[in-house]
Amino acid sequence: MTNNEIAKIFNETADILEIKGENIFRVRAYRNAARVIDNLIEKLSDIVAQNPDELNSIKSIGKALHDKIIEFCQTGKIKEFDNLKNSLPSGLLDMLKIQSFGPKRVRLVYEKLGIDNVDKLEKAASEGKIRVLPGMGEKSELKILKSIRDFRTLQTDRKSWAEAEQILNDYLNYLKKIDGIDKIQPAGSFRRCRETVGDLDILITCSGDTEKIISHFAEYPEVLEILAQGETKSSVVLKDKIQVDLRVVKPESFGAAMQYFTGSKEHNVALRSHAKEKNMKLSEYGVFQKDKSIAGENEENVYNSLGFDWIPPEIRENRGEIAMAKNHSLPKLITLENIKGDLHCHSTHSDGSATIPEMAAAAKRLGYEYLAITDHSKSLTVAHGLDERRLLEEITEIDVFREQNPDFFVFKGIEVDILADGSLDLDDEILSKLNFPIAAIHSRFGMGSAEMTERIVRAIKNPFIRCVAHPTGRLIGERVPYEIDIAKIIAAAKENNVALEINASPHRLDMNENFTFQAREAGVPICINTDSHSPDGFLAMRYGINVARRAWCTTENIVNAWSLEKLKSWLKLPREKTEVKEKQENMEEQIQEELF
DNA sequence: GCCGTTTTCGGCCCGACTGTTTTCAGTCG
Ligand SMILES: Nc1nc2c(ncn2[C@H]2C[C@H](O)[C@@H](COP(=O)(O)OP(=O)(O)OP(=O)(O)O)O2)c(=O)[nH]1
Ligand SMILES: [Mg+2]
Ligand SMILES: [Mg+2]
Ligand SMILES: [Zn+2]
Repeated sequence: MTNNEIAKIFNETADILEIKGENIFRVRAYRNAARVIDNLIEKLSDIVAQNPDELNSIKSIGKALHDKIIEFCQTGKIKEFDNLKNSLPSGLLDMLKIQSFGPKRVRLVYEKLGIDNVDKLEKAASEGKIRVLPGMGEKSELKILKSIRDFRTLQTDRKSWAEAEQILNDYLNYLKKIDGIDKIQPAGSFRRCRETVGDLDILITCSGDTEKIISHFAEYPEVLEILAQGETKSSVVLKDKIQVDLRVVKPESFGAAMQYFTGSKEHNVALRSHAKEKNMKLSEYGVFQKDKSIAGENEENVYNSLGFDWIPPEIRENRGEIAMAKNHSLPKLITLENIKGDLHCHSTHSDGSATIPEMAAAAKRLGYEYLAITDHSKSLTVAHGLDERRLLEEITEIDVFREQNPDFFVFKGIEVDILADGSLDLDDEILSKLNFPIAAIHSRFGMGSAEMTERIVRAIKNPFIRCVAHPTGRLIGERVPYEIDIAKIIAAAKENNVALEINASPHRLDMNENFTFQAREAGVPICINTDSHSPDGFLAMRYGINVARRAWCTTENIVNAWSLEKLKSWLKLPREKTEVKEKQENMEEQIQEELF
């Protein structure tokens, strides 16, 4: 039983209670708890089994939900939830997904007309049977029919941040063509750099006529449908099947509007509550103290006027950042400019398209000081993985390169395959001749969690491995992460002083933000690597930076933000080993000598 | 249902758009 199962139950409970007309704050409590549980990395079932008291320290979980979690972990179900679910037709929950059709209307048509699924609602609306209900009319029926068509044709997954960026930039370029715009900025989950975005949110400031700007927004040729169009905001759906929300405010409200429109919603609610406690009011128009505006134009001033440091958008998730902003203890988040090298890339020796000198030159152009060449190992035949002989050739080539390029350091690496039993594709003798071997799984993804975890932990314990690449193996939209015990992987990495990778390739982003958050909290060193197979691949670094920032990482946490000197001394640290300790001791002298 | 250096009870963010209404409820951001 996973956390996500419990979160889903709480979300569904909230939906059912809301349809039943329950107190909205009780409904919200379920949704808050669901969200907190979804963000939790430790498994609730483990907590319940090992240390149930720990449940009490989880925010938004009180006595009632605490008991429900225990019940679910012990019996596999929650009686009250089952009863609730049986008390309503399940089709009502589908109806909630229809735009502009919420819990009140679901209840209305169910009670008055016996409508309990989307098909029946569509039929009733097309037969003019909805207009007789209080608050409903002819236009409502048309809107329902349109929304149901959208529900059937436009339902899509959230888009990746990288894909959304393309769509956004095209739209921004179009919008900028009109006169009268003061500032134009992306907001919402895109500005917070979430891995995926549900829609795009754009803020515009203008001192004059907002109507012209909003019409221009709605007349974009890529617009499929206009959902709403008023004097300060509009929403459209694009042919790409993504919604775009526009908000327009006066320049003096730019900062407050950015704060509002960037969110997250939970962050906003918490921040506004703090304002209220101080007898102030925060809205998208500004910070107000007895109806007088005391901040608004500048976002930093908005935070400062409420007694908080400015908070980077990436961490505005109400995960404790507001308290830290109050006592000036926010982390100084890693930036792209802090990155000094890339510790996972490929050359023509395996499946890369560029030579080692070409890759190094590209890294140098980015201002990097070092690079690790980590080609594939022999068992990955499709990628022309290196056997011992070819790896020795590569090592020799790097030696020559080093002599010719004293101002740039190339680490001798390998992305060695972790075989099914956790042993490595190359033996220790050849690994000892390298200075940045990383390990990764490229085969047998289907094994169970316990076995897979043991497999990776065994690789971590190898004394020559410095990093585990793409630790969960997911390919976004293609392959789900393999089952592993994340807590155990983190503990092993910490104990053995092995780094875990944020693979920055937009198809991977692995570790993801929650895994990274937990790894950072445990003090595990983290690499942000692009896994480049060509010089252009290095440009993906910024996607990995997004993940790291959202996980609260600073330069201290990120191995490839360290200076070459610091990185080298970290690599020389003695490592506690169990399985292979004796072997390591024998080879210790050799390692120290040959490391660089 | 959760939560507490002003509280263990009484709050819980604030505002825009739509369609219906004659002053506002519902939905959404
Ligand atoms: N104060 C307040 N702000 C909200 C509320 N709902 C949304 N917002 C703000 C914060 C959001 O980040 C922003 C944009 O709303 P969205 O629904 O697009 O959410 P967001 O972009 O965060 O996530 P998404 O990826 O689109 O699902 O509007 C709310 O109920 N109250
Ligand atoms: Mg959004
Ligand atoms: Mg939005
Ligand atoms: Zn690779």
